[in-house]
Amino acid sequence: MDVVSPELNSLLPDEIMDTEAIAMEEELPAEHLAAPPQSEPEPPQVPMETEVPEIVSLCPATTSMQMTSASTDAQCSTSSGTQLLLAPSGLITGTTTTSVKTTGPVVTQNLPKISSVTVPANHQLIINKVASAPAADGKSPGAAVLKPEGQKLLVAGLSKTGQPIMLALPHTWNKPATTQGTGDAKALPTQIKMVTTVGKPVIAVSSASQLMGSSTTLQAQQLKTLQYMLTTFNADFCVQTLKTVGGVGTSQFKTIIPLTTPPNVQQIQVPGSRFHYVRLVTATTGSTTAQSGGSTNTNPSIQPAKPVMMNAAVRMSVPIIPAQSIKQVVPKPLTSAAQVVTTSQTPQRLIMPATHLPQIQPNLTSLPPGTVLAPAHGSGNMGYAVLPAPYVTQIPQSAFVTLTSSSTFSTATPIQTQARLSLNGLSTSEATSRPRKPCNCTRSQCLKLYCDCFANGEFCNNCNCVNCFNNLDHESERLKAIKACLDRNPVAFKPKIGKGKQGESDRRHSKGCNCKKSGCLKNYCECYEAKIMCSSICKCMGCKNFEESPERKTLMHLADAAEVRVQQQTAAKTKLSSQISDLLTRTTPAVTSGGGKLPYTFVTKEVAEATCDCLLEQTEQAELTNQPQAVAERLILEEFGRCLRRIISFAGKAKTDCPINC
DNA sequence: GAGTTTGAAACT
DNA sequence: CAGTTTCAAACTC
Repeated sequence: MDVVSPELNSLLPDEIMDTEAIAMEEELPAEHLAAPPQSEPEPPQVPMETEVPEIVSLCPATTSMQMTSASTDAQCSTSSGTQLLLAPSGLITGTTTTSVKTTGPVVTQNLPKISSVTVPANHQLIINKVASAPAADGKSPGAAVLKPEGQKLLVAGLSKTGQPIMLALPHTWNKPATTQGTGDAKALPTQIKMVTTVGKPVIAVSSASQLMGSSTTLQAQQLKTLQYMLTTFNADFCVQTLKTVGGVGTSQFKTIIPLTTPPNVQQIQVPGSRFHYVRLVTATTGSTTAQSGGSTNTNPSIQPAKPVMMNAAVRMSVPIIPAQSIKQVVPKPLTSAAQVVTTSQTPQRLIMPATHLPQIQPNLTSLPPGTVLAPAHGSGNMGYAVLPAPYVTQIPQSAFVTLTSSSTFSTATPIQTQARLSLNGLSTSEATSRPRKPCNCTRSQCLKLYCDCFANGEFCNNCNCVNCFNNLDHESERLKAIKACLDRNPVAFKPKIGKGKQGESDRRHSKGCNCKKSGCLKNYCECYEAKIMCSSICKCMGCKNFEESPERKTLMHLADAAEVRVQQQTAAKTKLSSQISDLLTRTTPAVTSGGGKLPYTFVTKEVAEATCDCLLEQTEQAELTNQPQAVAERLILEEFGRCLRRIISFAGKAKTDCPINC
C-alpha cells in the first residue's frame, strides 16, 4: 500500500540523516531551538550516544489513567493524590531522589485537538534525568533538570488500548512560534519524546538536552494532582509528530530497551545522554517522602529522596516514519505498526535511550527497519545494542528491566509481539507474518549484506549459518558491521522496493537490477523476486520482466495457477480434517459398546491425515481425468467410504486381537 | 543433496 | 567508477 507521497518519499535519503533538524524546522517554534534562557551555564556537551531523536512507547497496555477527550484547549489541572517528583538518575539507582516543586504548567502548542488526562490519585509523576553529565554547578551530576516553568508534558493521545502517549516538551515550547523555522535546528537539538504507559501508569518522557543542568522547582501543593494536556491522536498530528520525532519517510521504528542485569539500574544512567525522563508511577509510601517540599538542599529543585518504587514500566521507541508505512502507523499507532511490544501481566519495562553508539550515530536513522536499541551483552561499554525491530522478539527475557512495586528491578516478561513494520514494500503484516527463510551463510559470519537475515534487519534464528555473529552475543562486531555497511551505502538497510515516480508503478526497485542471463524472470532478479517489473533504472540485459512480456505473462499465469491449487488443497485438507474431527466428536457417545476401546479411538491424527491424503489423491485423479464436479464428488465420497470401512475394520480387528489393552 | 548458475555485495 | 572477487541464494540434476 502506498502511504506516502512520492514527494515525501523522495526526501528520504538526505533528510533522514538529520531528523532532528527536520523536526525542528517543521514542527517546533524557532525559539525552541535556541539556547535556553536560563542563566545557568550550559552543561558540558557530552557525546550524543545516538541521534535517535525521539522516544515513543507504543506498547499496548491498559492504564488506569483517566482520560478525557475532545477538549481542544490546553488544560492543566490537578487531582488529589498525584505527586510530581523530579529526580536525577540516582533515583533509579537508589542513590538519590529529588522531589521537586513545579508550577505544573503543561502546555500544548500547535497541537490539534488537545484533550486531557487526569492522573489518578495514587500516581506520581517522576521526572528523571538519565544523563550522567555533571550539572552546571558541578555539585549534582545527573541532577534534576527541569526548569520551573520549563518542562511541558503533553499527553499526545491515546492508543486504541487507552494508553496515553506523552510528549515532553522543552521548556521553551510555550514560547510563541513566531520565529519558527529561523533557528538552527542542529545547534540545539531538541527532542519530543512520546511515551505511553505500559500496564500500570508509568510514563516516561524525555526532554531536550539543553535542559540538562537546569533545575526545576515544583510546588508540592500542586504535586498532589496533575492533569495533562492530551491531544487526540489524529492522523495529521501523528504524521507531524512522527516526522518530528523520527525523521521523514524511513521505514524504521526504533525502540529503546534498557540494559539488563537488574536490579542494578546503573545502565539506565546513560552517560552523556541528552534525554531526561519523566515517569508517572503508582504512588507508594516511599515516594511520599521524596516529594516533600521541605528540603534544605541548596538547590531547591533537588532533594534527596528514597528510591522510587515503580510498579510499571515504560517502553519507548523511536519511530521514523517509513515511506511505505507511515499511513499504516499513524491511524492505528498502537495496534499495528506501532505496536511494538505487548507486555504481560506485569508489563513494566524501563526503556532508556540508546547510548554510546558513536560509530553508527550518523547513520542511525538508516538502520534496518524497526531498529531497536537493546542491551548489548558483548559490546563492552556500548550499553545498548542497535537492533531492528524484529530482533525484539528474540531478546531473552532477561534483557528487559522491570520496575516493580517492591522497589526492585526484575526481569520482565518477554515481548509477546513485535513491531509490524513495512519491509521491502510489503505490508506490515506480510513482512512479519511471513516466516523468514533460514540463512545458510558460511563465510560472512552473517554480518554482510549477503546474509538475508542481516540485510533484513533480523537476528539469525533457527538458521543454518556457520560461525554466525548476527546475534546479541556478538553485538560489538555486529555494530561494526552495520557501520561498515552504512559507510558503504548509507541507505543499505532501507527497503529496496520503494515507490516509483508518479504515474509509474507503485513499487519499484530503488536501484534496479543488473541481470544478464536470467532474463529477469528468475528469482535471481531482485525485481522479479519482489514481484515487480523492471524499470528504466534497471541495467539488465535481455529483460523479459516487463508488462507486455509474453514470457512474463506465462510465468505469472503458471504461478497463479499453482498458487490456487495449493490453496485449494490446503483448504480441502483443512475442511476434511475438521469434518472428521467433528464427526468423531458427535459420534463418540453412540459408538460406545462393550466397554472396550471403540473403533473411533483408532481414528488418530495420523489416520485422519492419511484419509485426507487419500481423498486429495482422489480429487487430483478426478481433476486429471477432467471429471465433472458431480462425478468428482461421488468419487471422493466413495473413497471416503472405503477409508471409513478400512478404519472400522482395523479397529474391530485390533479390539479382537487386544481385548485387554484396548 | 551435490553441483552449477546467477547476480548482488564486497573488494580493488 | 569499472572490473574483479566473494558470497549465498536459486536452480538443476
